[in-house]
Amino acid sequence: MNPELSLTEENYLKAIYHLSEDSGLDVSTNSIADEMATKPASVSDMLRRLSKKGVVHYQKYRGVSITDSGRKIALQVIRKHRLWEVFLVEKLGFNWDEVHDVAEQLEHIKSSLLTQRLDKFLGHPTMDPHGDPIPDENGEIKEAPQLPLADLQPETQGIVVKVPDSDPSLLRHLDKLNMRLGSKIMIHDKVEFDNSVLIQIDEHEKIYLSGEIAKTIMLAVK
Amino acid sequence: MNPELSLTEENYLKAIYHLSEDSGLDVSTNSIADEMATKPASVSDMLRRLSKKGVVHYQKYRGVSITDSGRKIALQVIRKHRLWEVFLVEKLGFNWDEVHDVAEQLEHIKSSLLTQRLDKFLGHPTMDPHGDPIPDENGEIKEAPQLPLADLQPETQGIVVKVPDSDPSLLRHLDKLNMRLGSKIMIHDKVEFDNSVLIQIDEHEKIYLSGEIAKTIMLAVK
DNA sequence: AAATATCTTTAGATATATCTAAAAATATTT
DNA sequence: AAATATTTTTAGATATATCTAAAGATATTT
Repeated sequence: MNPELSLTEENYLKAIYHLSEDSGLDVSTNSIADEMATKPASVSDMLRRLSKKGVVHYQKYRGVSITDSGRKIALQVIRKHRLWEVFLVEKLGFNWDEVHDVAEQLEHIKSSLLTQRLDKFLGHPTMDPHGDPIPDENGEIKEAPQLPLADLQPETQGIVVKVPDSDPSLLRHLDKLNMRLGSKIMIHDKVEFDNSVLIQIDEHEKIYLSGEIAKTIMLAVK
Repeated sequence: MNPELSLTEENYLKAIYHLSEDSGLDVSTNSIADEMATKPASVSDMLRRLSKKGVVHYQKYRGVSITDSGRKIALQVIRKHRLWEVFLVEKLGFNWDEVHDVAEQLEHIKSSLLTQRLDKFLGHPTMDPHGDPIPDENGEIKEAPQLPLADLQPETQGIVVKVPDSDPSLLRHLDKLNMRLGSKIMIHDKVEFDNSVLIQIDEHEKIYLSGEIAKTIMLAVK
């Protein structure tokens, strides 16, 4: 069976998971200390403990990697975090940038029944309000396909996961339209003549967006 | 402003609140130790701390009472506990005997926005699934007049508004008898010998209920 | 009011989770 | 490969939250 982890241990494990996902390499003590806003000495202590519990593979001075058992636990925590984010945004009307701190607390609630029921209540979502995938009960992640807004068919929807970061004037324009990372976009119509699209951004008014811009906006779909 | 309390401190404060509500007197170290399933020595330590934070009034060897500031905090925790219970039962389809442990965790989530939004989402409920009143944002409680089933006279009737929320085996038993919040109870007879009562629950068969259980069931009487 | 019983506190331990400062190991530069 | 820099660990402190055992205070009984 998986070991019981304290809240702190869960947070360390999550940090190690994210860092090794990003780099693909063993994770250093210092990088964990940065991520956790703590000191390397504290990290060393914790790594010995996590290693004893079998959730990480740790060699002194050589860095740390996550074990299968550890990955499973980390993914369960991430699953709960993202399910709660969906709940906060979809059901309680939070903005997507207000949910993180609350979800950081809710993700540690221990009740597999709760997670199961919450998942069902939310309609088994596969994506959180930032477009990140929600691992299933077994820790499987199905990465949502990302497409340019321009390629989506009418009556489908997606979440903005990438906008070109090179053009300040475009960013200002998008901001004025209330389109930002995490915005939920519903495509209502495509205009053949100029490839512009009729879209609704979150709960705002429908607007037309030029095909030129629509080509640069990446959406995570389903 | 109210002091920040740790999860443990919140739980002690809640226990002290409940104990002093029940007895009306100053609360003893031993009774808190029982309630918290810990040792009196630990309670003494905690009382000094809570006192220093101004949430209880404490005199060595003389027991403890809750201050206005402490009561406010306790009532906020109780408010959150009961709102979450409503959520679990009404929205996630939990049985009312499955919610206590999860609500014990959820009640400590710190976000006044969350509490506000949850309250609104649930339609501003005034009672939890066990019939206990939900304090409002200001800690006001509106209590309905209640009597133990055991105290009612034969040929009178009432509505179940409260059952103890701490004993899952009792809750399961009552559920099997079809007795739940809102059930209409008619008292047909009282047996002097053992204080058991002959009752009819809604439109079900008449049954005998032990005096022990009858003492714990609170009814709203016309 | 003395003896006894009960309740409460204090003192001293243990375990967690952190820190700083110093030591040790590893990596980089010259 | 020696010197230097960086990273990591260890050792020793501090604060919380608990415990047991012993001492002290209060309450009850005779």
